[in-house]
Amino acid sequence: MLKDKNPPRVHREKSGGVRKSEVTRKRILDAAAILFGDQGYTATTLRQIAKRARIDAGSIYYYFVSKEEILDEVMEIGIHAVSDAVEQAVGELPPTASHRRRLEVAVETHMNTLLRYSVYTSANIAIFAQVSRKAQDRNRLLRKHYASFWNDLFQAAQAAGEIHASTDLSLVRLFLLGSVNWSMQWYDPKKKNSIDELAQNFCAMLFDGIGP
Amino acid sequence: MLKDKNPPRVHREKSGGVRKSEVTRKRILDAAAILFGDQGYTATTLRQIAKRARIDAGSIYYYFVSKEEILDEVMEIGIHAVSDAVEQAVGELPPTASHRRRLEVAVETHMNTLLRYSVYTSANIAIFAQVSRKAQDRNRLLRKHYASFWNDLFQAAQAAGEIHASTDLSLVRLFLLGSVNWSMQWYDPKKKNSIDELAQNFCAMLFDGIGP
DNA sequence: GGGGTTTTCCAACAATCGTTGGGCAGAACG
DNA sequence: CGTTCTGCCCAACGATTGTTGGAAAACCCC
Repeated sequence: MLKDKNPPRVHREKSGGVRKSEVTRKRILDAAAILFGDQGYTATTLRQIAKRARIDAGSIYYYFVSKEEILDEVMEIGIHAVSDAVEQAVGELPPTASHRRRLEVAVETHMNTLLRYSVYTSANIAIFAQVSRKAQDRNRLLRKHYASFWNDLFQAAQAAGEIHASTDLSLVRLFLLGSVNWSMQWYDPKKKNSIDELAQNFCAMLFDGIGP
Repeated sequence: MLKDKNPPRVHREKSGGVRKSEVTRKRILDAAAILFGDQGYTATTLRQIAKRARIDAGSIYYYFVSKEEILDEVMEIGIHAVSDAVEQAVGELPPTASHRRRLEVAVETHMNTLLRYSVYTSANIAIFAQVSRKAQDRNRLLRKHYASFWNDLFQAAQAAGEIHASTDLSLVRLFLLGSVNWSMQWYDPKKKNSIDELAQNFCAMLFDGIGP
């Protein structure tokens, strides 16, 4: 038996090598994330996950105690992926960068992570509303942290005068991130529509408006 | 046996009464729409639907040939509900109304239908991405018609000079309706946040922008 | 109240679900 | 070498799934 949070000491990765089990474990998570995002949680079968991970269905229980544990881990990785990517990208900007530019980079990175790089993030966004309340609660804290990061971005922009003073910032966040997350439903990677360009256009519409 | 598209002539609704079977049928659809929107399609059991409709699970097959037929009908009603409501509300506006006002009313009506009045519409929006490709295709034509209605609204506004000439209208539609549809994920009816006010704010942000 | 239609219940079906335990191969260790 | 631990397969479990057919109830009209 493989014990959780207590990986065997004896056989551990010597000379920087990666344990074989870690690789298989990641294959299972990758497969689950793709299938969850595609079909939803309940519609996805452990046997489908197993087939995609080139393993037997029963073997999954060597790594996870239940299907729901896979869900939890996929969702957690998903939020962390987009959260880490966005916070890092914004953090790497020079201090001279305008707040509007910071927000543009944040949107760019969020969309790229969602639509291109992380099947975990797209899975998280896609299935969150459909899993049990308990599974949602287990993810809600991480989401809150990410939301407050965005609120800080908006607040700084408003304090610097780059956003109109009377604007409701929470509403702006819901408005912008709503559009961004919804892009998952219609974005077609085959159409070479640049994601960065999309992000630019979204920000331009939001900041400058579409009126005359 | 109840024959499709060939309702019994003899016992038909005389004196304006509604056939009892029609009532039960609607109860089943109502229950299915609520559960589909709440848990997703595959997560919803025919026995759950039956219980909510106060009927036995097997009896559902007196009205529908399969679970997927329920899905199709729920999704179709969902699009029709929002499409009809929005088109009517906009149509009732005086010809003197500005195009911006027309769009505001469209957003208001769309959101009210989605968040308050039609469990079918919220079910459609919530589960569309998660059902089989075939089930999606069976709904895609109606969606296309609704999308083109919005495109017409935007185009008219642009032709009248109420939207900047260089604006990509398809992108505006995706941007705006994305936010609007995403509101389903965070809107809490218990918080007395007025939906009309929300719609107003969304439109204001989009038209006037949030910049200084 | 009898006769036919409409609606519903009930018990069961095969298939598939998440999950379990026994056991086998191979690497790691002494 | 033998022993131990790791990673995995395989066959099976009980529960639940969508679905079916037969029969009973409820309804309607004469």
